[in-house]
Amino acid sequence: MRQDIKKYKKLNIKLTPQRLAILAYLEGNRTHPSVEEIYRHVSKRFPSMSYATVYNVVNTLVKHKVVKEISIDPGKKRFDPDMHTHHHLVCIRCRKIMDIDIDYSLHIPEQALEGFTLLGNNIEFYGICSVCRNNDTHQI
Amino acid sequence: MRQDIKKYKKLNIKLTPQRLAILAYLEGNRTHPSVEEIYRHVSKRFPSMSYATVYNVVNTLVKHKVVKEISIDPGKKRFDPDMHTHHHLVCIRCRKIMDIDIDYSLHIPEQALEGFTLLGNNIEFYGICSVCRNNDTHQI
DNA sequence: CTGGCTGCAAATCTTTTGCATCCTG
DNA sequence: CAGGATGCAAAAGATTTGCAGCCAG
Repeated sequence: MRQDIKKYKKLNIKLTPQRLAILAYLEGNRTHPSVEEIYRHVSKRFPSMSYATVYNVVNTLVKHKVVKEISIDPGKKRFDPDMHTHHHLVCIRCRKIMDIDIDYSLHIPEQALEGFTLLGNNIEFYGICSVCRNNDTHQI
Repeated sequence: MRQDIKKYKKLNIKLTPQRLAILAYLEGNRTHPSVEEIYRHVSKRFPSMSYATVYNVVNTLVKHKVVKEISIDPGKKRFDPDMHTHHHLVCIRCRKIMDIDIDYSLHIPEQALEGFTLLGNNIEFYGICSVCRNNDTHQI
């Protein structure tokens, strides 16, 4: 834990055991977990953890730019600890989300921007993963 | 109304007054309204309209591919009657959504797809719109 | 020791569901 | 006139809030 503490010291937020547990779960996590998934995992080793704390912590982490909030799953937020530029490939059947680590530099013509200052882009690729395609052979 | 009825006949769904009112509101609408916005607008001329009906109708329209559900606003679905390929430019301050009518053909290398069948992509550009940038001159 | 954080419960918001009634086709 | 659609209320799911007590700095 000492290492985590050192790593997150620069955030200038109190490093409570709950926060460290959530940070440890998110560290390197590529599953794009929802609040429910974070709660389910972390509360195993931390039974007193409450949903409100998970919400508080992830909102704090989003504010401090330690994790990104992603709006891929309709009606539910997911979180991604990978802050470097990347995109997502989503299976329209099982909603599994994979990372695509390619940097596409997409241009928008000045006149289409209508005064907008463009800061970046998120690309959501969608398709059908191999597992779902194989379960599908009966109806294409 | 006769014209709308003719136009939507091919959907083979019952064209109730509620459905026609919602379809009329969505027709050509570029504001990417949420259910609440649809309800607020349509219930003015249709006071008996209930939220459940708006949900029923938009879900039916999504199933029949008359409108697209978009997950840009975290925790809330928005709907877009423009079914042709296009992308969105979102203001991170006021959440206004503009359409970008450009077709980007983005390639993913075979080995990154891991067996995925790629069907398409949605690009969310983000930035700051001119209105919000001007309100901002005091801080940056 | 103090302000920020946790945990609990209640409140709020979004969406879905059950069911009696209605009305389009 | 039958089956699907509406309207209402209740339920379910996601998130926020208020507040007393706790604990990291």
